[in-house]
Amino acid sequence: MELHTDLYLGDCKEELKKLPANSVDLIVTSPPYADQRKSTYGGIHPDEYVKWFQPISKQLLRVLKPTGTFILNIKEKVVEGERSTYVMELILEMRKQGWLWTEEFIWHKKNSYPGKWPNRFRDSWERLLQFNKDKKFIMYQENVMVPMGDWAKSRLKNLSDTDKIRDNSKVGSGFGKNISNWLTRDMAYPTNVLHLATECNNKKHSAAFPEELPEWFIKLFTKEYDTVLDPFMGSGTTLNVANRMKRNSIGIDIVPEYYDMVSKQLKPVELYLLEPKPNYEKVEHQRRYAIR
Amino acid sequence: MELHTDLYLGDCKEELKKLPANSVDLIVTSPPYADQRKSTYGGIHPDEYVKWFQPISKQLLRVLKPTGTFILNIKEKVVEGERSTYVMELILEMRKQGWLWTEEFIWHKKNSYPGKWPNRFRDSWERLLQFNKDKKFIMYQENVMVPMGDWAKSRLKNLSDTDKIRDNSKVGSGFGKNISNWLTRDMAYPTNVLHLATECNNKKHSAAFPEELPEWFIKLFTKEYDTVLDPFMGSGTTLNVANRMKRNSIGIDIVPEYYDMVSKQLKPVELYLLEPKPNYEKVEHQRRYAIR
DNA sequence: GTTCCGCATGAATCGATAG
DNA sequence: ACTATCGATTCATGCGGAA
Repeated sequence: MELHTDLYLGDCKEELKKLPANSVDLIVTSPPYADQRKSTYGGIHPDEYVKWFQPISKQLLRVLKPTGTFILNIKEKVVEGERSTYVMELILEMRKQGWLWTEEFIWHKKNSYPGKWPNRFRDSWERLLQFNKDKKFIMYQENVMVPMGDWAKSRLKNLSDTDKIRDNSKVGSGFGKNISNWLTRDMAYPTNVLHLATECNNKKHSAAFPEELPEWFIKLFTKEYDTVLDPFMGSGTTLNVANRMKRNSIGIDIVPEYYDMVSKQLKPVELYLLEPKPNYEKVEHQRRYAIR
Repeated sequence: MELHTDLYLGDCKEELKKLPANSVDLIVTSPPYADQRKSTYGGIHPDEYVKWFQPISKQLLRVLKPTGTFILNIKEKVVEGERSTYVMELILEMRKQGWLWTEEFIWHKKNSYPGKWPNRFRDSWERLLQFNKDKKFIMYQENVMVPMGDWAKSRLKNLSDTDKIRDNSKVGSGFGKNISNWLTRDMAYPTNVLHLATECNNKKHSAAFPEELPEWFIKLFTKEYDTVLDPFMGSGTTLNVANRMKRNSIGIDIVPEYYDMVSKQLKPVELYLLEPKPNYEKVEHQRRYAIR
């Protein structure tokens, strides 16, 4: 099978109309956040944010499959000492459109922006809002299981003294069995909090979010050769990850520089995929390097 | 000085009217969450939640000092596959009342309840909504500083090699301050995510939140002999912590069993405080044990 | 080749200063 | 008065050069 990557240059409100209905398995995106400075290029004023996003979310609702999922990464800023309410108003508006607000994941940022203010701490989390068209959506939970590492450690630490002594007396037999039990059960289902660091090191493409983030949701909500859409692709983090994970992808951006950048990044991959494949491991290996 | 603890038995909507205006420095509470099962005792239906809470938040706005803070611990439940929207509607309604929604802290629960659902992961976070009457509220940030991460450790290690020598050569010239500056750098300001475990060790009362939680906010927003209010005191976690930290406290609950329980818990403390105090350390020591 | 250290860099926010 | 710009604050991260 062949992987498709379709890029569109333009306002996603319009470009999305070119896509067929019920054709996308997963939408992962991080739109520009509201900005009180009107002069900023592309900045949307908080008061106008819902009105601006409403026609876009309407198109997203149209193109998403009934079994698909929409993940929206967003966070309200502080305006005059108060948190803006446009995100809440957006959720209420999208429900009126027919979206189901099924879950709110939290992205707990390990390295948040520094700063000190008299009445506020550093903001180290963002919302990952999950929307669906239908209560019956597809979810591959077992694909995002995490090592039990920390959980098991704390459990072992919490064992009472008597338990530990008892275990020590069973050296060679019982304790060994216990250990093996822990080892076989080394994977656990995650929670709705993602504890990741931001990627702020690279020179050119300062990605809005780290690759782990779209990767996690792509694993959770799609299988190979499903279709992933990012209507605000920016530097193309979501698309790169989708390609690497063998998912078809669609990207839209209104900024020509981003469009060109992502086009160049993806070209080597696509060309390579059309060539005959010598063997699986080699392909996997080279693809990773081709994208990055 | 003497510590006061005032308990009220009754509906907080009415009991709060007995308190004078602008008299409370901090409100920390965890009201009953909305519950779709009408039969549950005390459960409020999601659709009626805002209407139910509105007169209470109006009274809280009245009793809070202009420099005070209101911390509301709440989380929407899942109803028919969707997250309820009553928390968002509550925030919007409280802003109409005159509250400022200044911040949303996240309580990231280290050990969330186990469980598995076909289309949902374990919910391991709750909202800690901060409301204020005025943009100028009191905050003692330095009281909640946390140890720095690994970066600081390596940094301090560097200092011991070169900068320490330099500082030592300047002893007596007033540059010794540098050393103390670096030593204070052991601690960093926290973020707006609180990563705490739930308390699962308690025998009788399943406290709504762990003691660390009210403790953190009491440290952050009050000084000794300030007044802390919990209009839904339940088993009295907030009041116990406030007492231990030498804050005056006010507790309200509609359930007689809770009222009695907290009365008994607090009695030994209050009696002791009325006795003559032999010396400071002893008082401190015995108070801690009297409460727990 | 490891390990260690220096450095730049973030979806930030406030208060002061300038137009 | 009201708005726009700017500097100060601050910490986790990973790269690249050095020991």
